[in-house]
Amino acid sequence: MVEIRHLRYFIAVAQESNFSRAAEKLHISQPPLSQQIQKLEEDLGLMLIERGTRPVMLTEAGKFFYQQALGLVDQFDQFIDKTQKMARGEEGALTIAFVSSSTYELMPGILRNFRKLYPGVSLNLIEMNTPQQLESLKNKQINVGIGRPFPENPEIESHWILDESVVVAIPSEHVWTNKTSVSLTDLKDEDMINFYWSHEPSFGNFVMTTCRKAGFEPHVVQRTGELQTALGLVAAGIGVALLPESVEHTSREGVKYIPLKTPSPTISMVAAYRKDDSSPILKRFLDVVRSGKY
Amino acid sequence: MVEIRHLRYFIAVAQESNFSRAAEKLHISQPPLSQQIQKLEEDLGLMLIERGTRPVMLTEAGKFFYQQALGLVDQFDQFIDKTQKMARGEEGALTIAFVSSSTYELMPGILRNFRKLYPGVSLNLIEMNTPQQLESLKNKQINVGIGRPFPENPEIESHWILDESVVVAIPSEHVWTNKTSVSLTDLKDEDMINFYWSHEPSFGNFVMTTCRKAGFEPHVVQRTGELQTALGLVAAGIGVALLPESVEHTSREGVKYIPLKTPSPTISMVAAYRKDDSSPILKRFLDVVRSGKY
DNA sequence: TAAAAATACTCCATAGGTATTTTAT
DNA sequence: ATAAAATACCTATGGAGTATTTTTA
Repeated sequence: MVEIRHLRYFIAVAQESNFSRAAEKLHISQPPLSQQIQKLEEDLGLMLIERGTRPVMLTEAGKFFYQQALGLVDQFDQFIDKTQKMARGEEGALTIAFVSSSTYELMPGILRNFRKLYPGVSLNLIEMNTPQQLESLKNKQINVGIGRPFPENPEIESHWILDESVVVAIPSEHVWTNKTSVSLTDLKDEDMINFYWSHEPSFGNFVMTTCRKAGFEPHVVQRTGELQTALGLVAAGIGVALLPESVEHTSREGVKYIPLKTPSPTISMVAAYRKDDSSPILKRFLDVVRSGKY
Repeated sequence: MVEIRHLRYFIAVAQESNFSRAAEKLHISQPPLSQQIQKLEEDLGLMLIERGTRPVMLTEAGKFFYQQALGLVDQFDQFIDKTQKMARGEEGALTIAFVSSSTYELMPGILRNFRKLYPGVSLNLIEMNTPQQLESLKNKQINVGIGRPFPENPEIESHWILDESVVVAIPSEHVWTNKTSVSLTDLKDEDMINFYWSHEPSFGNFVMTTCRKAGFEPHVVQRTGELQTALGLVAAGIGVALLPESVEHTSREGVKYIPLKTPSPTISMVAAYRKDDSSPILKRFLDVVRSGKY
């Protein structure tokens, strides 16, 4: 049976036009090389090399065989290499969804680290809130979602990334405008802006439970789906909002951020993925997420 | 080292989802198959098959490997097959030149036989007189020429195909019109049409030497380069012409063919080719020419 | 005559076989 | 309990090595 080895040997002989030099190049001795070429010719049932001439010449069939064999061996090697790269997660594609609040520091940091380690992987990035991420994971439209914690789910696994503290966003003309910090209980008489559960269930819920734990029922005057809209409502003086501290990276006209007195409550960011997704690229991505400080 | 064998084995396992059945299909026993797959995985440094499940499942890398391996093995086998076909002359191309007088029976016969045996070979056919054929052979524009004999040439070999007798073409109103045959010597008082040596040296020469051997100098009133033109001149009553009998296949208004009394002189048809042309297709073509009766 | 390919033989690595155990339904 | 894969062990084909003998330029 003809094997890749025979093609490699023949290519070496064809390139060197000399069995001895070819054998050296292949790190074998000359006699076995002669034998393997003879075996190849026998298996094919035809002569590839013009015998009784020096230097070695190829027959017509030999020339054709050489041309084709070159390409085939190259394809073979690339195929092996690509399989290994794929398995190591160094090649392929990954579709990542992320919530807007991760765009300031977290996503850039993760992407920078991942790109450095795996430049061969092409990344598709889509902004999505957490419920949409869960849906898209189930539909296999994304491989991983960077978002807020969510209830236990049989199909979806999640991996903790970081805890961030919350800050209070107030209108610039608010009486607290010169305070360096406020405590949670100070919020009990304030008009508050919160989120639709359908859009930001985790954060919306966080605001409610945090206030209740502090001993009061928040006075929610307006709900919104988007973080940027919430900031707009604050700027308009509609009320104050509890927001993850990462929003501080957007300074907005008419809005001031005031930290909460320690110990500030925190809200997590997680990476969510399908339990049955065995893609090695996903594993490499989670490794990066796990190893980094964000 | 990964060999084609490993790919074949893996493909069988992937297709059967079962080592035992795959081994049977490969005509080996099950344990060596398990071992070869293990060796393959070890060489690649990755798992292709999900262990501890039945039926056997492929890993992500395994699925990729399977897809690619299928194509590669297929290419490999086709490549071997094509090399063998090429070497046997069953595939490739052949350029054939032929003189017009071969178009009635000889060429159709040869082509029919060759096409039947080697349907994979594409044939390029060009009509050419014998001197042009020799020139084109030297320029490697054609592989073989079907034409008349020519003087010894260091580069060109030729192979006898057939001898054909000659007939006399006369105008319909000629006094011989009711004769069933004429003898060569009857031509000594006739106006004769012959060929330019530049176009048909062999046949032109044949006419001259044949007449001289019969004991007279032919009275040539007109020369031409083409057989069809010669027939036109005969029809116009300019003279009579000695022509190869194959022209009888074209019946022409105003022309009658009268055979020569036996023993009729004959003129050969040959296949000419370059001595250094080692193309196996040419060899197969010459085999066909040699074996046929035309 | 000198360099290179082909033989002759020896060795051993490994593909493949048989018998058996382990494992997953 | 049963069928299938893995393991253990053996055999033998054949790939590769060394020594030597043809070749041909």
